[in-house]
Amino acid sequence: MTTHFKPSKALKVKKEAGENAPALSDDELVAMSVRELNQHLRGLTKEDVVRLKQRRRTLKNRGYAASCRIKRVTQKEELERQKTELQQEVDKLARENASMRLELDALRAKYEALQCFARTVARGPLSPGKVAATTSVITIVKSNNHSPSSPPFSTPS
Amino acid sequence: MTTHFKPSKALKVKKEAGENAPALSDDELVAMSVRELNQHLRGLTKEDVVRLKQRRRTLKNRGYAASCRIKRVTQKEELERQKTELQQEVDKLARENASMRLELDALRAKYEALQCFARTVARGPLSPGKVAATTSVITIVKSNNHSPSSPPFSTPS
DNA sequence: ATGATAAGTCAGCAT
DNA sequence: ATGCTGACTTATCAT
Repeated sequence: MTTHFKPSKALKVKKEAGENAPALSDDELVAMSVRELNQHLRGLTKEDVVRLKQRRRTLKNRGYAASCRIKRVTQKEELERQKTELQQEVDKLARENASMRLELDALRAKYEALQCFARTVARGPLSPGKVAATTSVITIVKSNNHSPSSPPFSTPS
Repeated sequence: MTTHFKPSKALKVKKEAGENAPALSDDELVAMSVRELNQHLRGLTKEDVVRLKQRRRTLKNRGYAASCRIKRVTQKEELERQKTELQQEVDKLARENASMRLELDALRAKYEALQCFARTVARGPLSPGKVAATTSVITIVKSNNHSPSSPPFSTPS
């Protein structure tokens, strides 16, 4: 045993009650290793030993309880974060979905129109009167010339 | 001999049978209205009155704590439920998205094919070969009878 | 007064 | 022994 008495500034204050309990602070006690603790336990009553150990256990428990609460809060926040994330993904997919649906509808219409035109051309290119029996066709031609019978599709080559 | 000031017994139904308390159970005491309580308070020491009221308050608090815990787990479950729900929606939208993308690609291909076909037909029979290369066409067809996935004239595949 | 909740204590479980 | 967590108590705040 070393004569290492932990010469702190508290030397002037002595335990006049006959007990030489070194007045361990909570922080010290809870951070102490078992080996350190045993050193502080020397020369103490069995009762005091038990009491000190119990105090240490209680302090430890206090910390465990705090960790437990922090963990609970953290997990809850994590859940909410994931929820927000998923909601954003839902929104994004829904937007993509809607725009694709529009595109699909537009392309379908274009396709139908082209199909109609192809029919008329294939069937009889010289009979424009029977183009639309039950179909109404609106054709917007955007070009720089004005040919009266220009085919309604481009040839981008 | 450790004197038990604190008769705390967790995890068990506390039965703090008093000495002169005339068999007032916890359940009774906690469910009692203030008026009923005052009746039971007649003929009791001031100390006993305070003690009984304090016991009631403690019992109430026990219930509040329980509600608090239940609420906590309920909210957590609710969060997880919503999370699952959102995840399912994401999956559903993603599937719709993928299938629509396929459909779009297929239709684009069909459109391209039909366009090729239409060009040959239009160019062949009339065949002035004078389709303007600078003309762009937008065709909008409004029709109410179009068979779903009707094959184009000659589905080139 | 009643209700809710954070912090602390204890019991009991698991490692 | 250590760490975690449910239940309980207490202190504190809000209504």
